[in-house]
Amino acid sequence: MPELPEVETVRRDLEKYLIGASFQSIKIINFKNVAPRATFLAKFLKGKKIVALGRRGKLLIVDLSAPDKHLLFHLKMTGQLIYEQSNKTLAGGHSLSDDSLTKAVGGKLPNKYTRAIFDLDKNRHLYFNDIRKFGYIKLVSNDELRDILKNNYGPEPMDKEFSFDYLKELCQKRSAPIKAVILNQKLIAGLGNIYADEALFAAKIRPDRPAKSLKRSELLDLHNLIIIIIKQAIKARGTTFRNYVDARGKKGNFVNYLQVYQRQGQTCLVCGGIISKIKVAGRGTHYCPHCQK
DNA sequence: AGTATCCTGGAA
DNA sequence: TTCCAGGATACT
Repeated sequence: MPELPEVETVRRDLEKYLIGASFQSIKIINFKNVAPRATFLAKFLKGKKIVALGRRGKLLIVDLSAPDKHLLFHLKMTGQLIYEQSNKTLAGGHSLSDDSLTKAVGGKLPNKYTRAIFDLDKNRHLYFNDIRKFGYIKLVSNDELRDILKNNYGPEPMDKEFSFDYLKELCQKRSAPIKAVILNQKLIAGLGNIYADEALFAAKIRPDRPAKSLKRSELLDLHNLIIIIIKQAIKARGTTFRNYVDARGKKGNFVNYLQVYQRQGQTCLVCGGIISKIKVAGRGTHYCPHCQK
């Protein structure tokens, strides 16, 4: 599931290929989570350029050459944003092929899960794929974007504002499970189910502990490890457990470093005990009963 | 604070 | 055939 490290990987990839690209035409296919409606969006985007790619939590923000307009992408559970340049015969007769790069997504694009196609200049194409159609595409003004960010996104792990004191204050008065607290995007932006479980394992804290029950030393560890794990995951280009791929259709490598996520029934890599799976905050939750107290 | 909802595919 | 995956929101 695309969380902060996955969206950041896509953002960095797209930044390499799409800065300065201008929209030619767009197609929306059997997909409702688009605002404004597809025909208006297509007309608006035509000729506009991509000037910057930003991110807040799991939200990808495309700044456009139109003043006061941003195109937002949220991948939710199964969204993918894949860049491709069409095969093109060069002056010398050589053929430019992207086949090796499209193989990771299982063949040619668009595919049956392609919900939007953005055709850009220089034979560049951006495909928005989403099996479950939970993701969304939204064109917003400066004011709308400011409100969205202000109302829904707390500081993210690498921000200065995500200090130890901030985390301590969040937890002090909450009886909700610590996992629910660190998953709440309004409190900390960017963690999802994978990195929440991994951070709590690394900090040796049971996910169902009431947040207010955490000791200072545990909060210190959790604060440090959230930051460290998110950084490591970005370095590894994210985690591909099911559907996530980067902007070139390739898988993330952090799956090789997972300690507990989806490892229920397997042996703990630290103590050799058996990893458990329970439900916390409505999510499948993986932890080691021996290591995590 | 917990639960239903949006969807679909894959596993049990 | 039913359950599960879990991001975010709308409910209760």
